[in-house]
Amino acid sequence: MDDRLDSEFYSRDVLYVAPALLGMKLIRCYPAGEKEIFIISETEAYKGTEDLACHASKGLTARNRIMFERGGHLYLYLIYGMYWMMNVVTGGRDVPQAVLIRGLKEIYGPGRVTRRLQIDGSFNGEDLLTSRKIWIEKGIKKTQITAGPRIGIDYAGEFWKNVPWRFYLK
DNA sequence: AACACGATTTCG
DNA sequence: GAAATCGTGTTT
Repeated sequence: MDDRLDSEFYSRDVLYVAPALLGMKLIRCYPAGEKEIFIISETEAYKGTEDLACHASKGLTARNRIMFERGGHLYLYLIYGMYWMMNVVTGGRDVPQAVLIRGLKEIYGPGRVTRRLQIDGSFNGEDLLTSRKIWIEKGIKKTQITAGPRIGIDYAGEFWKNVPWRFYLK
């Protein structure tokens, strides 16, 4: 097999997993078999039904149902009619949390990440524990981690808009 | 059935 | 600064 991260890791709280993913290796294996390795450099945490910026704040819907699965699944959704956002679900079943992969080394922006890695809605529900197309492995030595407010969520209100749940490497 | 809008990116 | 572009959630 490979050295992919296990179920125990993804089952932890999103506020542990989001910063922990920084520096880790995202492995993408394309249909023809070629493999690419990227270093995760920017993430954001979306936590549960209280977090007004989280899609789960209004409960279970057709779109966000994967967020209610156990940690380790991918949650993909389309934004602005043209960009796919890739999220790693965390926590246990019926604990709706996810980490948005905002950036990789040399790839800045969540929409650019999915476009570059050829990831779309067909990856919604993909299981990082068993997938042959994509998974994550322990990565490089941790460098300095910075935290700040999340991007593009002005609609969530003063408190949730300012919570420092965006994490990135220098 | 109709409408409003978004966890963004790109162009002028 | 503003357009592009469409699935989803909400309202009618």
